[in-house]
Amino acid sequence: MIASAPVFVGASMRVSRLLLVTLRDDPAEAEITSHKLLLRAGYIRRISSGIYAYLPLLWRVLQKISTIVRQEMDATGALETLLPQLQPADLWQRSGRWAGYTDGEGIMFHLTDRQGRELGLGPTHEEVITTLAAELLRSYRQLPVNLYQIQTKFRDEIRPRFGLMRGREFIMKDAYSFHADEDSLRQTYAAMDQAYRRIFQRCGLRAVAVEADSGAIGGSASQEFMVTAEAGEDLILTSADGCYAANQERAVSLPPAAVPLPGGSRAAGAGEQLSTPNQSTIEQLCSAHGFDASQLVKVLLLLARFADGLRQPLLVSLRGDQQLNEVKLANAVSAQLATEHGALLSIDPLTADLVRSEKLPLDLGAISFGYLGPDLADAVLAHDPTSQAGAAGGAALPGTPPIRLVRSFLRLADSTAAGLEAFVCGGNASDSHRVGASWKGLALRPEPLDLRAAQSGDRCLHDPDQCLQSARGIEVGHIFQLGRKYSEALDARFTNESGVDEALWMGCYGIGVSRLAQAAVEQHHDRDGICWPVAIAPYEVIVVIANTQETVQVELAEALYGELSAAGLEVLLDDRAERAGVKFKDADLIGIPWRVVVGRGAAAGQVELVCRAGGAKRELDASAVREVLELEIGRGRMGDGLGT
RNA sequence: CGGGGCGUAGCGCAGCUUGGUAGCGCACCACUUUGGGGUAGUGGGGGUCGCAGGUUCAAAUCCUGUCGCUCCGACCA
Repeated sequence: MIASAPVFVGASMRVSRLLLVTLRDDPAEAEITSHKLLLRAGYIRRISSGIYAYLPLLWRVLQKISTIVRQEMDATGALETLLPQLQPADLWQRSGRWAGYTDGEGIMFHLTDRQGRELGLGPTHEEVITTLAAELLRSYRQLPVNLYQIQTKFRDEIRPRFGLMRGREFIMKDAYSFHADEDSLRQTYAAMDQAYRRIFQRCGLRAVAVEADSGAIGGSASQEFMVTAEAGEDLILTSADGCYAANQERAVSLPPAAVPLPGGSRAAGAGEQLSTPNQSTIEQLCSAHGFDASQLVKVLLLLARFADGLRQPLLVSLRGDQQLNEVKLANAVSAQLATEHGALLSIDPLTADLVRSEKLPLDLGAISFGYLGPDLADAVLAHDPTSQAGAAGGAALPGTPPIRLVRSFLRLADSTAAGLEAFVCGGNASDSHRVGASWKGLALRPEPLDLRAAQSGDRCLHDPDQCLQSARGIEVGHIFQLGRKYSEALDARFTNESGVDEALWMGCYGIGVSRLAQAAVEQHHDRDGICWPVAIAPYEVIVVIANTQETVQVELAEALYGELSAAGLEVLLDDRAERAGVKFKDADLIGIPWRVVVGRGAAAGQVELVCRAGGAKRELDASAVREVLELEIGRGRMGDGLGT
């Protein structure tokens, strides 16, 4: 481990001057515990949806997290910088992301200045940094370089949620590395992986690194860091031996073996008709005819929307006992069509509602939902209810490309379905299924793809004796190997050893600083309030005067306050003329790791020392307090557990 | 954007069905009381009932519109 200076924000404080406003009731706006506690304990106030004021206590927490992040980044040789938040549209137009980030459901806040120039408020900084890199990086001799900043990001989230967890304005550490070759990128990526593990460990968080989908940002390898907590928005799957961990979006596993269909294929693989009135679900079919779900092929009808206006109907086959992984599907569809038709905008079930809202020239009347087979004919897409004189497409909104509907299916099959010798599937007509169908008999040759969602309980690929376990996680960090996507788009090139110009290799590495603060609360609290890990607590110790009318107590507490502060500890002195109970409740709520109670024993020089996490108490002589706390807090500052 | 819920004092809520001069708890201020786990009492301050329009002698309450917030699905640190 790299030796780091202790995190110290400094400045001790009297609670009477702290602007501490705590609430007794849970505010109605909060849903999850960490959000309620941050509001009740006076750490944050909501200003607007997804926009929060960080009150003085939280600001100290954020500064401490930032300090840890900064120390660990600096230790890897990364350079801190600060990039503009206001970014010109043309930068984003050059990378091709302006339209996607501002139109429709775009996530970027944007505006026009008084000269009529368009600007965006940075949701991320790939464009700015890559432009800078293009200007500054000329030679392989300057590489590699890793630049980072800790700054407010702006994202017009579709649905802000859970306080700081998903805000529209939030603090993020983002780093971008530049390399002469892929190997150098891999080295920095690995260094970031290690730095991230140290950061979360030093913050006192239980975090797990998982394989991740690289999503819209693109690139090859990517890994997320998850703080495990019930309130997490992501599902992560891990093996008990710790060798495998992945976001469910990405996770792979061995599917359970299928139960062979008795009788195998029938009618030369065309299947025998079975009357199945009102049995349009897997459950109904299985219970009515004694099938196992793994003997069925279910077929999903979906529509993919592309940026160039293309609308591609999809017919996806899955084994009946499996669930679709939409991220894998989107990746598979993109891989086939995105180079030609631009970004994949969405994949939705192809329903009457969608036909109406998308104004598709399509009549779904010929399709028997609930009874689809993988061989559903393209002819069902032929009927155009709006066609007069061969009109080809629906009405386009001004400024968007005209909609072009493909009248044939893109047929995709998960390997579990494609691998079945004989199966039950829909008859492509109401109230009928086919038993003993085979791919050959249906005249289909599906390419086996991985489209299924791995589940808790599935066997692992790396060791079939291990099963996947699930947990919920909060994504606090994400590292990517971007490759050359942005450098090529923005023409960021350098001269290599052979004197030839080539595009820079890039990586990017994010940590949600404000999200991390709330994730810490989600992971470290009890019935009475927050239990901050020492390393990120706003103050390390709180000296409570049980009764401010007792001069002996006041004097001893003041003396301790001075001594502990002078010793370099961050101390709160609760000098309020409140009853002891009120001050204990507040101390528990705001979650200061150590509490020194100066009360009845003061006359004899005795005080009580209480550890917030766990509540362990001990009586000791006031003269011994400093030494004990220096030891305990010194350990806690380095991320050694919770300071217990 | 689709679908539910909610806007009344700083916070949590009642009042609305059945229109008639705006209430409760917490918090805040003063005094008294209490003084090791949100003490008790007395008195006090604070609200254009989200906003706009309409119905009515009269609207927090009924009608229309609008804005905001929040929860369930697609985005991501």
